[in-house]
Amino acid sequence: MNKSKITIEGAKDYLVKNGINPSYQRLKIFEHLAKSTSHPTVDIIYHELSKEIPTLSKTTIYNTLNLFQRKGIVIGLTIEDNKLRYDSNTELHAHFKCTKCGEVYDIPVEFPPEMNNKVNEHIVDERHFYMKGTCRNCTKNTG
Amino acid sequence: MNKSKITIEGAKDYLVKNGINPSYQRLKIFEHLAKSTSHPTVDIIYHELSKEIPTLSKTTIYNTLNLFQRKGIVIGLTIEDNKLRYDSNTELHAHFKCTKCGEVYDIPVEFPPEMNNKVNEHIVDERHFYMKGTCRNCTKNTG
DNA sequence: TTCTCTGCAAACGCTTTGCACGGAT
DNA sequence: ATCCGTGCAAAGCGTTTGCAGAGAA
Repeated sequence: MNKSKITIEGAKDYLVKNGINPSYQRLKIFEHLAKSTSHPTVDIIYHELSKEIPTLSKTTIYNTLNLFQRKGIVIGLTIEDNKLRYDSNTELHAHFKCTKCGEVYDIPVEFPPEMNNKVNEHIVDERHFYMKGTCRNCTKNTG
Repeated sequence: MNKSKITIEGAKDYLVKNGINPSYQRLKIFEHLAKSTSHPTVDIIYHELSKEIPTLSKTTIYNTLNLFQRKGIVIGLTIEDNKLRYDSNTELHAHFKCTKCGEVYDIPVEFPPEMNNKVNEHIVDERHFYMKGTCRNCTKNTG
């Protein structure tokens, strides 16, 4: 699945197709994730969507994102040790987190094909690759 | 620095060389990390070292590992979202975590040299690459 | 009615902080 | 006397769980 192919209009069908009852909250949460480029945390989603849905609770966001993960339509990113970020792009790619501004960027990478399924005799199910540093915007702004 | 070059005898000198006062607890914690192959969590270190040092507290382990990280002699691994693991091998390498037995293996990898310093105009300070799946031992044992 | 979704409140687990005691210089 | 390391207890914070009320079928 490619994030750019998920339109807001198609979000509802997309949830249904993946066996998810498209409630109002679930739809909003998925839409927010699909159009976000910054791989938001639960807290960010909560503060953002609370504007539209004042009754929204974090519990619902946690429930929903765990459901989405089980259904395979989002992946959880473990970049910080203490909080989870979420990405609706489930294709294999890397992430770059700017330690100055906190933004998380997608980075296209080609993984060596010989480690696609096995590495050192271990069977590989998931691959996670992320980098930290100073992003191009922050480099510009500080000279 | 290469983990295999750190002998237990040399640990004290190694701490001093890196500007760390080699107290008994710090020495024991570093030694444990240096000879461990499983990238232990604070909890694992605590239970292991408590046998030798019954008065040891987790606070001391947290304090010590944070100090070690600041001094650059260990790195924190964010593989699970909820707990930190520690590695005294500060050379660039990948990790494989077995979701069956929980063991974490070192994996030598060559990163594409073109992403050593910059990627998509972003300045890269840290690179983290880890995989999850079933390790060779668990594959054998379950057939 | 029955089943599912939502959301408050409490619990949980890892990590950090506050602080006092003890040892070394 | 001063400084630093240690460790108990409490706080902090992200996440999960228990549960009751609301809503859909």
